[in-house]
Amino acid sequence: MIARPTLIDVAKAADVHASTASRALNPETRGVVSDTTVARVLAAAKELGYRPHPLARGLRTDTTLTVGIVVPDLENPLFPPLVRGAEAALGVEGYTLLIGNTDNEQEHTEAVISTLVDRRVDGLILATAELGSGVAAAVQSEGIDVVLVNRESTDGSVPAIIGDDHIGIGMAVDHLVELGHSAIGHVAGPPVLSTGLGRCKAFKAHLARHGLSVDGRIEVADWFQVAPGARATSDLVSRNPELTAIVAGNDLLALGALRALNDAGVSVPGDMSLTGYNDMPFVDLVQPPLTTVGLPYREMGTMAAQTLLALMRGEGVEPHVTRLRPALRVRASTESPR
Amino acid sequence: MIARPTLIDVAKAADVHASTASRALNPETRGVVSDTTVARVLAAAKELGYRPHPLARGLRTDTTLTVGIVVPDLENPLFPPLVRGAEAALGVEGYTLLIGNTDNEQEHTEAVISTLVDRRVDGLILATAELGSGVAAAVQSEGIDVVLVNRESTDGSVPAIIGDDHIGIGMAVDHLVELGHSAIGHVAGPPVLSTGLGRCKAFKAHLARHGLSVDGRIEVADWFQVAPGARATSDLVSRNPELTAIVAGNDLLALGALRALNDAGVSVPGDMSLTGYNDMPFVDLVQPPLTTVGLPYREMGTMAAQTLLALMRGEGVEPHVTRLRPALRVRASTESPR
DNA sequence: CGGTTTTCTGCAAACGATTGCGCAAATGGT
DNA sequence: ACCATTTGCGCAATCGTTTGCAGAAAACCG
Repeated sequence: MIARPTLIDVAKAADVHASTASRALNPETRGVVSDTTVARVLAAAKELGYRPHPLARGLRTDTTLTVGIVVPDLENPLFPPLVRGAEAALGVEGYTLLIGNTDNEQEHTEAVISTLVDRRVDGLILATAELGSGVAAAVQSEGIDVVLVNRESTDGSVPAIIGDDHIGIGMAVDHLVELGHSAIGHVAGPPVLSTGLGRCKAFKAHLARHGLSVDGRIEVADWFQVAPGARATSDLVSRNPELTAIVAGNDLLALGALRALNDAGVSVPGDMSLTGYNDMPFVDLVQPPLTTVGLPYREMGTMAAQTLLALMRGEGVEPHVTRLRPALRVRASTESPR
Repeated sequence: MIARPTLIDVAKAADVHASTASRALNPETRGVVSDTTVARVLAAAKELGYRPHPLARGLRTDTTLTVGIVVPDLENPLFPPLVRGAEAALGVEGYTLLIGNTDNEQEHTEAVISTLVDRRVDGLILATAELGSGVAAAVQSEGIDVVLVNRESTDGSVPAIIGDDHIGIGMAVDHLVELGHSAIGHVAGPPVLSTGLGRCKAFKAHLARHGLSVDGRIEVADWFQVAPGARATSDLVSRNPELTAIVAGNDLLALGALRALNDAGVSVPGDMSLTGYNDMPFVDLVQPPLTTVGLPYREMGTMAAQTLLALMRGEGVEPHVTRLRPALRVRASTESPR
């Protein structure tokens, strides 16, 4: 455990003052130092294996070269790609990611965010679903830039990167209509989440566009999970035996639907077509492989990171809300009605 | 963006010197300050909303209260629970996690580790599969404690938390034998990974224990992925048509096997029983739900964190290698042979 | 060649905390 | 009442950088 060389060691080795060494090492200020001393300092630094101490630098410059990312649940397969995308984009600029899980709890969310703020992250990426709207503003008032991902702020004051659910649901609906379906139901996610509510609204709008009825054909699941999806599906089909297709609010709900339909002896896609949403990993491996709508989560992460980088550089960001285009993934859980 | 209060602000408000305020705020040194001043300082700190500056403190004390965790691929569903477990355990002690992805590349791994070391993490959790063995030693020589997880060091010099694959594979084999199988094959993971090799060895040992033959009944997949698993399974069954059961080296390989068997018109579990390994999320949702062996990944994460905390506190850690007991999850992909 | 500008480098003060040391006051013992 | 001890607190140095300021040396200009 030998001590690391400090800037002063480098300066001594190059026979200059620490301040000169600092300037020579920093590309920004290198211009004011003569070429020969720059070379000497660089050589000395290399020779000694000098690495600047991030804490000392941060203390002086009030930057940490870290950004925090807050996700509701890292075990939800949506978020790892998002985190990785962000990590990759930030890494090339020298930033490192601090992660925080909120377990979908409001209280925990605020605790996590304040830890990150206390650690003086330079920026914050929030992927949490529910949030007192004041939190983002509070963070910004500390001088920390914020970007939302997979969620938009109610007043649009915070830049956000989100998937375009209206288009995405439209893709699923159009696909089913093209196959010839007209009695289409919807297993909706919880309306307290913007994704749950937004997709449900989109479903209604698109059915209306096709002149199809939604009366009583929407059943809300309490949570984006398999079991609530199964429960909601049972209710939905027992109430609407005429249905030939179901659009689920996300893949987990679709998997629940699949289970419920199997249990009820309804074959998919023979008796009932089914679409999911998100294109979660491995939904291509269930039987039948699920037709779903894929969102570019990794790209959302990189875009959030890039937006944040722009903000931190002090550049203005336009437009505030970026909607990424989803893609329909047609697999085997949908076919024309009998 | 109002400036945060510093220790000096608190000291002034409490009408004491900064050093006194520091001692009053730190539970360790609080004893040397009189009770009345402690109360005054605490009140002032609360009043002003004082939060210590982590960089300033870190610079002085040479600690960052951060721990790095290096994983090969956060999108692999094994790792998020591990990360979360570690995060939860570290969080209660005030530590924050820095994450690093290596993309399974040796070069990238070293780069990631050195960024974390440069950032002066207090400890490091390594979940990377392949690693020049010198790396851990190099990190330790910088005064940074290291714990391995899901991997053990060749010389056992670094504490490690791993699943007990010998027992786990034994559980799968015993289960199949109890069902009446005797012609059992193995789709093995890549032998360059300790998990691939170890499980294959365990498979041989357990078959031998039951007096069963393994001749030609092992096929190696190039990588722990679905496609290689399918390829290896095709080869395996075409070479050994007598097989009635297959033990796959992990769940992804099992899913590949499932696909290959489906394509070949072999029904699971009717014609062929199949076990996976890891109990990945959602493998209970494929058709048929996969019988597999579950490892407590989240607990591995928390144990790694606790071990690391002990190391950082300067406590000795015994034993060096902790093997966690897996659990068999019997689902529908296994049944007695016809 | 004198004076002005430019170029380079060093000095020292930050950034915000922690901590060894020493001094005063308070306490205790006889 | 006097000395020894303890207690409580302030002083100042320190961690490793960055950066405004100033001064010396060099370059330039007419």
